[in-house]
Order: sequence, then C-alpha cells, then structure tokens
Amino acid sequence: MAGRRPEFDKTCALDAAMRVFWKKGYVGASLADLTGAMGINKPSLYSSFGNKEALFILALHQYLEKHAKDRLTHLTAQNLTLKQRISGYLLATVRGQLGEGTPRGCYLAQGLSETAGEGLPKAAVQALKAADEKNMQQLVDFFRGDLECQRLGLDQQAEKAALYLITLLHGTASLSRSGRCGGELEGILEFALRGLGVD
Amino acid sequence: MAGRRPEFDKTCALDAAMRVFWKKGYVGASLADLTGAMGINKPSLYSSFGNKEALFILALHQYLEKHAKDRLTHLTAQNLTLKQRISGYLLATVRGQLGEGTPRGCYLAQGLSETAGEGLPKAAVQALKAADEKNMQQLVDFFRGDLECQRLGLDQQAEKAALYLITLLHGTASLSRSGRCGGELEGILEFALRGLGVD
DNA sequence: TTCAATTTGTACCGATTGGTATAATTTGAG
DNA sequence: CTCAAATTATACCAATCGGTACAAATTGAA
Repeated sequence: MAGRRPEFDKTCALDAAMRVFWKKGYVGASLADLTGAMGINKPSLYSSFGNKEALFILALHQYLEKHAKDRLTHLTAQNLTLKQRISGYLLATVRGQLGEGTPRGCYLAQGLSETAGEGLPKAAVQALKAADEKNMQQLVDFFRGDLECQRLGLDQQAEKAALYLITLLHGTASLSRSGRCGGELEGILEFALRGLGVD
Repeated sequence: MAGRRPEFDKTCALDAAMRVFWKKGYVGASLADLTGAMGINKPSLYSSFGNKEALFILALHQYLEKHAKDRLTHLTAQNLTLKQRISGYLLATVRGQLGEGTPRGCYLAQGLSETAGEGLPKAAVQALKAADEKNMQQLVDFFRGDLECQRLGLDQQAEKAALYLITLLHGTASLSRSGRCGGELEGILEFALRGLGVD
C-alpha cells in the first residue's frame, strides 16, 4: 500500500466533531467549526467522512457508544434495589448532561429536537429516530422483564414508564443547556423516582 | 401625518415570525424564511422590527403573552382539587406543545436550548433567561402560597417541585418535536402527578 | 529512480447568510 | 399641484454556507 499517511487520528477527529454537533446541533455547526475543532481541513474531512451529513451520523453513533451505552447497565446492576438501580441510571445520565469535559445536554435529544425544523437531512433524521426507538425499547424491555418492576405492576405500563423517564431526561438535558447546575437537576430525581412509585 | 400606508398588519406579521422561530429556532430561521412567512420583504422587516435579533425578542414576548400566559391560571382555578389544577396546567401546556395549528414544542424551551450553542445574540439570551426565571418564580410562588400545597409540605420544597414540573414540560416539548403523539405525552402526566405526591 | 497511490493545503465554486442603499410608489398636508 | 413623509420593491453588499478542483507533498512498491 502506497500513499502519504494521514496526519490526524480518525477516531480523535470524530470525537472532536461529535462535541461540535453536541454543542451546536446540526444546523448550528458549520464546516469551519468542525474542521477547526478536528484540526483538519475540508478536503480531509470529505475524503475521510463523506460530507457533513455522514459525519453527523458517524458522530451520533460515536456518542451513543462512548457516552450513552454504559448508562443502561445501572438498571441491571446486581445486589441493588430497584430504586437504587433506577436512581443510578438517572444520576449517571444527568451527570453526563452537565458538561464536565463535554458539552452540555444530550447529542440525541438535541438532534431529535432539530427534527422538527426542516434543517436536517433525511438520513440524519432516520438515524436519530432509530436511536431514539432503540433507547425507548431498551427501557420498555427493562420495565417488562425486571422482577421488581413486575411486582410493582410497572410491567403493565412499561411504555408509559419508559416514556416518563425519557421525558424527564430530555427535560434535564434541556435545562442543563439553559445553564441549570447539577444540584438543581439532581434534586429533581427524588420527584422522578416517586413518580414511578419505586420509593 | 403623511406617508404611504403599510400593506401588512404588524401584529399579524409578528405572529408569522413567531411561528417561524418557534419551529426552526433562531439560527435555523433565515431572513428568507421570515419574510416569506410574514409576507413582507427585508426593508419592511428592518424598518418595522429592527433586525433579526429584535424580531426574535418581540416574537418571544408575543409567544409568552398569547400562548404561555394563560396556562398558569389553571393552577389557581376555583373549586378544583390541587390534583385537578396541576393536571389542568400540565395538560394545557402539553396540548400547546402538540402543534395543532402551531409548530410543535415550546418557543421558550427551544430558545433556551440554543443558549448553549453560541449562535444567539446576547440580548436574546437575556430575554430568554428572564422569561425562564419569571416562569420558574411563578411556579415557586404557587407551591409556596397554595394552601393544599402547604398541607402536603410542597411549600418546603417549592424550588425543587417547580423545577421538576419545568423539567417535565421541557421534556414533553422535546418529545413533541421528535414526533411523539398526544396520547403518548398525556400518558406521562399520571406519573408526573404522582411524583409531586398529589394523587 | 520511477511511478502509482494517498493526503495535504490553497484556492475556488455557486448559493445563501444578515443587512442596506436607492429609487419608485403612495400618501396627507399646504 | 407641490412637496415632504412613509412604505414599497429591486438590487446590491461583504461574509459565510456546504462542497470541490487541483496541484504540491509524501509514501510504498517496482
């Protein structure tokens, strides 16, 4: 294999792009913002990632994998009460929205909101909705399958319970973006848990 | 007073601008979008409203006055239980986010989220944060002053309770923008009320 | 060394961004 | 009718938008 070697790490550049989209959204992120943060120029971006739309989708998957995926493990942690597990899930998610070393809010929620504005390409909308549905389904499956949830009857209203948590977390993401501090957001979680009936 | 008469109704044009910002946000709304929806051209827009930033702030106040203000009256309606009043407030707000004859979501929540993206002028950010704080304060005053709330001890955690409701409503606004239907969002409110401890 | 393969930086593309200058048009007052 | 005041439409501005053409630079294979 011949050819000049890339002067940038592709994963690292994608991570930088993810943060730009995370912070500014799709329409708010310009190619100048992206190439500036990634430390590359436009031809490198286009040859490595396709175009802005493809980069957005790749960055979305990177976000889901590196920042969103792990949180679900709290729900099935061993030797913890249901309240402790859900509390851990919510707390981990909210802390990930507070912007310590990352932008504030949630990449997925930010993108989904942009869905209503006609500024997103079709493929981006599809990727966002697919990720949303997958996340929703994982929560539904948890409420249906967990023994303690079944004992509380939460399995009978799994969709509503899942949507309730998703709503709360979209809300905390939005409030974090508007400048609310961690203490304020974490104080909300007491009410959230009572809404589920787990305390 | 001499001079040619305006060929458009200023309030009606402002309403059209409000809907564009409501749907697309500040950065997503172009002057072409705005003038197209308002039925005027750029010089008319600039002579009547100043510039994009001033128009955004005027449209924000129009939104608060025409779409957000009335909802709070549900909280102090006579001859209704606390649960009925809060439920009425939440239901009215969610229905206003569902986009029947209006864009989906919430103008204020959309703008506040954009606060984190560096695309908003300073004056717009100030106006949004002021409206947010005012709304927050009104809810806090309600939880502090309402007799039934005092009986439940909600007056002792008024800030947290207010922030809990605001979070939920930012969440429903976000979910509405991502395409969720009214039935899904209204189903969440049962959990929301239980979180407050009012059922 | 030569050549093909790959990445780089620069310079450019048409389209659109927010914003304005200017002149034509319409009005009421004198 | 005349003239000033106000709104209109057209055309234009520099800057930025997403995207690309192209040549210089760097590499491994022959």
